[in-house]
Amino acid sequence: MQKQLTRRMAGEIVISEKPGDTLKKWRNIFKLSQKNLASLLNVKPSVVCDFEKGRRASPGIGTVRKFVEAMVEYDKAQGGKIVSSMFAKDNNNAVYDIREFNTGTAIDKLIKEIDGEILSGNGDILERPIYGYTIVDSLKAITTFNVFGDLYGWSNERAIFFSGVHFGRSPMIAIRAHPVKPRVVIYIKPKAIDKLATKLAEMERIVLVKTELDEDEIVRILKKFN
Amino acid sequence: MQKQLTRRMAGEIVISEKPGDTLKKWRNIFKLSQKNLASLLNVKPSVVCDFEKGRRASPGIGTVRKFVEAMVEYDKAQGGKIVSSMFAKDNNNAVYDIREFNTGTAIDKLIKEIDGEILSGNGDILERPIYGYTIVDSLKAITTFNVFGDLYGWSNERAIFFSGVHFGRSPMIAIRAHPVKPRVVIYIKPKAIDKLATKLAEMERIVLVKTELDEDEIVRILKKFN
DNA sequence: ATTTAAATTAACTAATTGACGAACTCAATT
DNA sequence: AATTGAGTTCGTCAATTAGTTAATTTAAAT
Repeated sequence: MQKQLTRRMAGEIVISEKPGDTLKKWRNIFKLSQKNLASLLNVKPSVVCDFEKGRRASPGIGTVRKFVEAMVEYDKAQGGKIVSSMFAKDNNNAVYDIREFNTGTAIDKLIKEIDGEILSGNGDILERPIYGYTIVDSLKAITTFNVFGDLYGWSNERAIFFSGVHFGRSPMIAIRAHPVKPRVVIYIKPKAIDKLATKLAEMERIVLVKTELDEDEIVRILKKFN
Repeated sequence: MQKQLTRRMAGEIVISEKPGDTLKKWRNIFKLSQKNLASLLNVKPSVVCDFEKGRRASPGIGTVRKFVEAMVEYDKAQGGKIVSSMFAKDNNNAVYDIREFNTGTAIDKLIKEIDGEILSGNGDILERPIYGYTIVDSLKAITTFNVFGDLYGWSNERAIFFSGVHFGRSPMIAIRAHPVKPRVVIYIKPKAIDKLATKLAEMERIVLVKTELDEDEIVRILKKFN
């Protein structure tokens, strides 16, 4: 995870129009002064400045490496806040905020606080307490529903293969949600088949299949079709 | 997309234990001889060799940039095969293969070909033709269903906020699919509310709410709760 | 309006790079 | 056995970098 970030930083710096500016950008991200950074590197601040100002047209990769690694290590020593926040945005992407309350809060109270409008639900349900909340970016969380936009080629009379299936529930749910349906759904080496999957398949009148062949084999076999 | 790759390459080279080896690795990926690469760069082959062999401990980033960009541009001139193959695995991630048949193929024939076992569906449905197939990695395609595993903190008596909502259909479908239900679902600035969303909310007896506040404001407000 | 910290610039030196070309190794062809 | 092609090694040298110190400018805070 650290190496990943250092690579990214280094790559950005090297390819940047103005490597110095990019270096500076990162230094700022790590909330270091030139002096701080310089002392981490055992050099004088003017050195840092020279690089940032591009007085050296083509600094050596050793220099870049030192700079970048120093910043990341420094952060690590401070608890790794920056590095992990960097990754919170890359990996965990979909979750914007997640928190627990220590005591229950009535739903309607919360709704009022955030100036919410109720579209569905009423009566004493609204007085029930909740104990936390999560904010996710559904575009990203459900982003892969967009994949389903790309899932259907020219014809939607088609088969869809799913690899990496755990219970087979999610893929069928997704299909159920999507307005366009395939004719066949094939699970590649599913770990299990939840009965909800077959139930949904029946409901949607979709042929549900599993195979123990792997992707490569299937591709090879299907090459024969025309 | 090209810049992304050059950055990645550069980053890898800079951070590598043996930048020369990494450089060589990439040259091989692009199927270039030292001579070829050298001529792209208007230098003599020995120069390339010196770098690959690590004769210079810390070559300048200008050199690295030139090398990397030359390779990528060369590939681009050849049709960009390497670059795009590089991305097929990184971006498009979820889609393993997608293809159209030119003529319809009966479902059962295809099933037999791939040694599939039918879990649901029978009769003449199986004789219907299909015209193509798509293979997706559902773990990644539906990866964000996994987010729903992380969505519920210690208590599932909670509110879930969704930002970036288009029609509000997908989030509710996902919730419907998940065995654990929140009490409240709040859409942040939804573009629209599909009636399927409210219908599902009713079915699940979930309070569905929308708000026009944005995430930051909500976070700020909810900080007050304890 | 002063003071202070941070950043920039300049002048200088030792070490290193970027490039060349010639000689060399090592497999494959022919 | 001779030839080709790809890659390696190395001496050489002008150009550039990595670093220092010291002076100067800019930006924030008192």
